[in-house]
Amino acid sequence: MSIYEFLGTLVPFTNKELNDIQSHFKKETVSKSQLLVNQGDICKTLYFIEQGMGRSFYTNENGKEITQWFFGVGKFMTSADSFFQQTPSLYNLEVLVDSVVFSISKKDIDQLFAKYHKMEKLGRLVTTEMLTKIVNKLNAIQFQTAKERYDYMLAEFPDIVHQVPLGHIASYLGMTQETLSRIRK
Amino acid sequence: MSIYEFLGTLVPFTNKELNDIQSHFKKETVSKSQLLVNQGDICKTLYFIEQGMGRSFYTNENGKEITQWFFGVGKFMTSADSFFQQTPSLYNLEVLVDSVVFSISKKDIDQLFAKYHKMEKLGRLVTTEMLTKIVNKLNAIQFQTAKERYDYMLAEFPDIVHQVPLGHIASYLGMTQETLSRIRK
DNA sequence: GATTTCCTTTGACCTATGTCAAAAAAACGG
DNA sequence: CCGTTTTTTTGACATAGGTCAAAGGAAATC
Repeated sequence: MSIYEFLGTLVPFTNKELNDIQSHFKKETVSKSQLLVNQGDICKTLYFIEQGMGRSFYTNENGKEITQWFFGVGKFMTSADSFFQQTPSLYNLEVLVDSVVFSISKKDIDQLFAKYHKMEKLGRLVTTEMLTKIVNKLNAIQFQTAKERYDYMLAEFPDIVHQVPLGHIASYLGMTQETLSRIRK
Repeated sequence: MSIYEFLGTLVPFTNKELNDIQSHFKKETVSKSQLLVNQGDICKTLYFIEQGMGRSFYTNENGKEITQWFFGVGKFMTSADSFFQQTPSLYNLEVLVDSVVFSISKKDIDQLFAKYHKMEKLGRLVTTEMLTKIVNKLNAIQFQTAKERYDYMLAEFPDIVHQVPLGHIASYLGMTQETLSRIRK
């Protein structure tokens, strides 16, 4: 799904508006394992995934990588609070397979928010959707057994779950790789 | 903090705009233990807490109440996805002490979003802030010990933590009341 | 296609936290 | 105040899931 198509599905932009908005996004090809943002840096770019997938993760005190979120096709990928508040990111952003993304700077998207009321609305809707999804994950993590959490994962990220290393999924679900391996049997 | 003051802190509304916006909010006094929304109902109203505090919670299969969030002074209280998507709420909204709130209907706030670009922006900013806070909770729940989770609670809700029953906090933090009681010693 | 590196599974054992039950303390209502 | 209800603490025991270690598989690299 291209950014052009995506924008139109949420808010009824005119073609002229769409063309203007789209012109601020830059198409980029990024290869597997590339980091788009490093933990500690201020996230200056928002990415829209046209093809591929990514994750956000951080490295904890014991040097273990903890996956925080997965980003699939047709989603915006960023370290949300770092990007919107311009504070150091708690997470790395990593591309998990060779991908095609559209990128836009904080400055440009703020200009678009200011220029188009509809764009501001789109921002609000996208943020609301993200909020809902995080609440879902929270409920899964907080009150469900390891088995149920894996079921949540299958429902939320059906296309991603079989394409990434087990360890990434395990840490995303707040359990060890060994436990997840046992559950899957 | 009144809704009037609050609105001005995030976005530079003119006095005329503020008066118009404020006129759509209705001041209400609600008493302790009152439910503003029932699990399963569609949440039609957004509340701003001027005085007091509340929580969202649900009753699980075993009849146990699980607190999902606390709402303090100067915050919007609602079942976010129920309100914004007009779907049945997973949660009850309960006022924990006698409180003063400002309420606004979905219809009215949507009109304000449509009428004022700045209001739409405010909606986006408030949603983004909520998103950030939920991510913080998620990190606490997912990867911290019971002790650390209580520390997170003290940091995030310093004014609430000593005013509500232990059981509410325990379920919010994803642990049992007994565990929390032992931690506090 | 052999070698190295990465990923997944398995086993044995351990620990933080849950469960159940009951006592103690605090808050509430008449 | 006194009795009732609600909330908190404490104890004994159970268990889901963690930790550590090692062996298989798979897949990338030369």
